[in-house]
Amino acid sequence: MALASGQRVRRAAVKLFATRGFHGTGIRDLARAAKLSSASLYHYMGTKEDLLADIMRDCLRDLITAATETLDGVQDPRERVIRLVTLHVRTHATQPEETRIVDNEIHVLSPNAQRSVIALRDEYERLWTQAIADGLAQGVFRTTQPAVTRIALLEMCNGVARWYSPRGQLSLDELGAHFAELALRGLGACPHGCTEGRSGGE
Amino acid sequence: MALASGQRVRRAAVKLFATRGFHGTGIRDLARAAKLSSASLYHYMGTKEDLLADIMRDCLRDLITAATETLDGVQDPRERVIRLVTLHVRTHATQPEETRIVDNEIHVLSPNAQRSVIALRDEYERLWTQAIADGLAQGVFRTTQPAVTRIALLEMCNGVARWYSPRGQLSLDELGAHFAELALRGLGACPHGCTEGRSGGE
Amino acid sequence: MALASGQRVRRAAVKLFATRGFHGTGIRDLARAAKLSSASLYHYMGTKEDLLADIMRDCLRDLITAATETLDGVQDPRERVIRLVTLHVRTHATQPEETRIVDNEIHVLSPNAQRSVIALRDEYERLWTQAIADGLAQGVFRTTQPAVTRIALLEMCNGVARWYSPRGQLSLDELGAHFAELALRGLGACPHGCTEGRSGGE
Amino acid sequence: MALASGQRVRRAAVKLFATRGFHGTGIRDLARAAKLSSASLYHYMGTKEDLLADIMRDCLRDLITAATETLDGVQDPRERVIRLVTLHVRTHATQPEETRIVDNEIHVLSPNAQRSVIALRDEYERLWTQAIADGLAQGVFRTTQPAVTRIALLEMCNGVARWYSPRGQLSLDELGAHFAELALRGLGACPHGCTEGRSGGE
DNA sequence: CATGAATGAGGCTTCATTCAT
DNA sequence: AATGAATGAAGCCTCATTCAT
Repeated sequence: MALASGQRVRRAAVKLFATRGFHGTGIRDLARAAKLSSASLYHYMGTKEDLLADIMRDCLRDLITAATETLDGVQDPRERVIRLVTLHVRTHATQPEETRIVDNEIHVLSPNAQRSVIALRDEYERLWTQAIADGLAQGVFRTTQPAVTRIALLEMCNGVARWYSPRGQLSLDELGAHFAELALRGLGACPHGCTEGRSGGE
Repeated sequence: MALASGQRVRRAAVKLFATRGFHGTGIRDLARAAKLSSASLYHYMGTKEDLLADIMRDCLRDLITAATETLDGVQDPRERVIRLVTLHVRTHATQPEETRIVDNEIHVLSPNAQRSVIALRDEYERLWTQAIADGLAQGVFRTTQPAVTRIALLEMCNGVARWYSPRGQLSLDELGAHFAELALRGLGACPHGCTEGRSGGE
Repeated sequence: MALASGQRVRRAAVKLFATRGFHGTGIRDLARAAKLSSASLYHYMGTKEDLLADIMRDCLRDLITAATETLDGVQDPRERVIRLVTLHVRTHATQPEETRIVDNEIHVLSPNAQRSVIALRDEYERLWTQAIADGLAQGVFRTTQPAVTRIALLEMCNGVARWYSPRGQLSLDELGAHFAELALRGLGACPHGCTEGRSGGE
Repeated sequence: MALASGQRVRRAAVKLFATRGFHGTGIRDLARAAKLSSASLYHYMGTKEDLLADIMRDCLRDLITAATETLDGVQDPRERVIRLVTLHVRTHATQPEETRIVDNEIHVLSPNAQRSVIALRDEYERLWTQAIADGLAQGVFRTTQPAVTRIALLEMCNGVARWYSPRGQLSLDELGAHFAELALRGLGACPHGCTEGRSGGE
């Protein structure tokens, strides 16, 4: 069965918003890509901005759900950072369009929509903040600038959506592992259990 | 003395392109911000796209010039990375608008303009590539993914333009130092001179 | 029992055409007010214009019927004018929406529909013309401009639909009586039987 | 010299808004009538609604100015009513388009614009209210419903804009005189100086 | 009886740009 | 150096209507 029209609109929007930007994407471009008349678009969306905000919120909600699941029951802060980075990088590598939209187009939203998106983003980043804080409290991480480091690492990982290609030499697993290592290094955590002899290691 | 009109156009464009994006900035917005009529803008620019490309190229040329100067005569790869990161971060912190334009709006340029900008960007990044390659060759850096690491670090540093505020707690020097340390860690170079006994350290 | 859908469409159209005008009322507005989908509207009407014309014609036909009834057997021109004015005013006061539509939206009809509505309006106004002519012929009215006076009085009475509120101080009977008096005065007929002793009067 | 573009826009708007209504007039219709592209219209107006509101306000301001002038120094309430009616009728006869717009399209304005127009209309109608009140106080008029009568007379006079033709049999002076007489009759003022012997007549 | 899907045409407004002055 | 006037194209969105289900 052919893809439903509503799905086609969403796909087209994701692709175009990601490649040309929100303001660079016209309603006619969307219609053409979705194989609908521009009038018909409006059966499947509110305004163009609503469509954008929906894409962003869905993407962030999925990310939060996946992060919550992957962290479930994991105590060690290093492992939590590893899992967060791995998920984050994997998501940005496999869904570069959605994530680029979230990362680049927040500022075009009107205040209300922006608030709702930022709330989700903050909810997600709190998982990072908490893992880092725990690691510092446990002496597993060493950095004098946890906040700056967190945001630096996030930006680094976000960048994946801008350059990673599945046709490159790096597999998704290798990519995730490498970034996890970069993150741990940045946080001052020796990957080989540098806290042995302290509280018993992991 | 009042700022010359041409300067006002440039300043307005930098601010608006950075905050609203190229497609989100209208010629009327530019005119209003430059305190000119929209017709008068065209005494100081070619097309809107020309204005964008000029901003990008100037920014990149300045960066290349500054990088070349700061690297002049410096042999040690660690020091070169430190200086590159410091300059890069400082530039992104003090000129966040110009750098964000370079980082975000390349895709709106027409092929020709895009080529000229990308050529400059590549020229600049070669300085990073070379420093890292030298460090690896000298055994000063340890990473299995130099290319990925380079781009990851660049993205991390680019991010500074998106969040750094001079009104925050971090001074420009502290910011640069912290990022330099993150970079060295990411490249596997112990900050305290891990190659002591080799070539004498820094 | 719930109001039938067809009735709801008619009521919605009357209300919306009267308050927003024909061109100011969208098919979606009608659908929403009638609690139907816009497609379903078309089970109960022809085009939007047909709906408008039907409302107008029904309103005028009702008015003609009522006027004919109330004039039945009445000979005295003053009494006929009184009854016409009273009915006209009462109709405009109790059905301000329908009458405003008739008075304001004739010009949006296409030529054919317009003709049919104007024919009914003319048929109705002939009752006024005739009463006034008879009054003049009998010396009961005195005016040098019967045609102008007729139309002036009609406009005056039409206005009732624009301002009368049942929540005001004036009852419907008082309203009718006052306008009847205004009409008789305008026609030069003393309300208290000024022609007694002439041709017998009433 | 050809009519300036701005003037042409105004004229076109007056004609079209009056004959087709605001919602029945498209921006393209305006452009065609003004011999401009639809984009060029926007050099001479704000929004379409601004154009409408400007027309209304100008019309009402002119009317207020003229009414104030014509009443200047006139004490007798009958004479004031005569002058108000004459001016009102003459204005509606000679500028039927502007006045019809004022009378018919107020409801399409957004709340703010509507307020400003209604304020002017009220300012004008106060002149009527005052004249009638003075006449009642002086015993020159006799009516139990001054407010209703005022609005009835106004509606009657407004109607002139809907039907009067300069090509008809009635001159402007005759028209004004006839309506003035209708108004005085409606207010219960004998035209021949019914208050002789009271305060010395007019 | 009712509607979701669909659309060509058009709604109002702004776009970037040019040119005569 | 500066701008008012002008515009074709395009911006986002809604219009009234049809039709298969």
